[in-house]
Amino acid sequence: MPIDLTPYLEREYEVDCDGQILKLKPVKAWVLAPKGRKGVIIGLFKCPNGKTVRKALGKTEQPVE
DNA sequence: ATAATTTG
DNA sequence: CAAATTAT
Repeated sequence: MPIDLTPYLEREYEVDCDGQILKLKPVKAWVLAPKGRKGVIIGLFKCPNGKTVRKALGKTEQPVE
């Protein structure tokens, strides 16, 4: 069973949009981890200025396939 | 270097 | 097709 990403999608994060820190919810989130190693949860944010920003939302505890 | 994913 | 994202 993969990691549940919905809690990450519902929470807001401070992202740097054009030098301004805005609290946004990620459009999408996924696990970024090499095989057999720990990794991070990446969130994809869309700023009002049209820029796209990726930020780490958290880290994966242990390798889960 | 490696992983997934989207945008420029 | 390359950049960017972060921790191992």
